[in-house]
Amino acid sequence: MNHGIAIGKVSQASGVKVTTVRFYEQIGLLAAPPRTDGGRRTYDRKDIERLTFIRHSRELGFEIDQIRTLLELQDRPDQSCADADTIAKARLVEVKAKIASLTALQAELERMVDGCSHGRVESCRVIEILADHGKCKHHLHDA
Amino acid sequence: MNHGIAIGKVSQASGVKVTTVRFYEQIGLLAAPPRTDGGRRTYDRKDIERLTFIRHSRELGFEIDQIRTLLELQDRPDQSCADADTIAKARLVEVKAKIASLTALQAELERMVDGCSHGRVESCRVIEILADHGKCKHHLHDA
DNA sequence: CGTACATCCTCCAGCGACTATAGGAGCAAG
DNA sequence: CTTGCTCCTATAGTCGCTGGAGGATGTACG
Repeated sequence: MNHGIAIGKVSQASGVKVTTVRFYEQIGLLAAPPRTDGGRRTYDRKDIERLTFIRHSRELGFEIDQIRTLLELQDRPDQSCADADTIAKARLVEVKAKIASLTALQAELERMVDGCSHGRVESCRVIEILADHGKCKHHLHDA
Repeated sequence: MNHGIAIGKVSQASGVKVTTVRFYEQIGLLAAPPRTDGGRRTYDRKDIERLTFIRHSRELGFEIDQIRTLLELQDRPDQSCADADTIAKARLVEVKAKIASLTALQAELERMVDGCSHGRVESCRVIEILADHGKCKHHLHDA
């Protein structure tokens, strides 16, 4: 009887795919767990928590390196959380910028689509705007 | 006297990096231009236009394969622009979804940052929310 | 106990859209 | 003629996974 949790179970419980769990181990985001005699990885509840933390952080758009820092912070509860705050704030700034950029994008796409008279390419507003950036109202950054 | 435009010039004129211009040639997005005796690529005004079209399309978030289609359409002005319209509309739907997702994200990040009392990690709202997805108000999809 | 089947293992290649590096060769100005 | 910029090819790396091949292990059932 083995008390360890199999990789498939932690995957299900955490919402991180099996292959991705192994990938995280490979890049050192998750410690290599003990193995069964047959060589299978055996996890515990802590690992599920850690993976859930990672998945949620990824959903919030944090990069792996940032998550590495956040995980280190989580491991030292007595430390100041200034770093976590800084990382989250930086991400918030990014997200706001992205929303602004995408909103400009949306406006331009709508202009393109609305302007299209569904005729020939010759007079297509979509192609026209793509060809001539000068027809853009907004200056777009990376979207 | 050589009438061709050097890669550096088309790069500047179109806003596409030199390495990226060569990359586009490699993947067949841009035709291989004639060369000088010394083996250097020589472009013309049409190429600058094409690259500008590509860059603008990329800024609008279109994928390379979609741009391939859009470029083909541009080359045949007598055709219907229904395809261009479809591609642009699909992109618009994507952009709208992304904005919605990022807005939810923004709300959650703000909740994290606002809740942080700048004390120890132990009681840090940022770490707390990352660890426990149940504390999220919104269900986030890929952001 | 045998066997079928699910799950797991490692290794390696690929995705998209570039970007960067090494190690040269071309070319124009001073 | 030499300096220094631009250009060339070829290859490997980026990020965060994802997929497949080909085999081993674990388990449930008869």
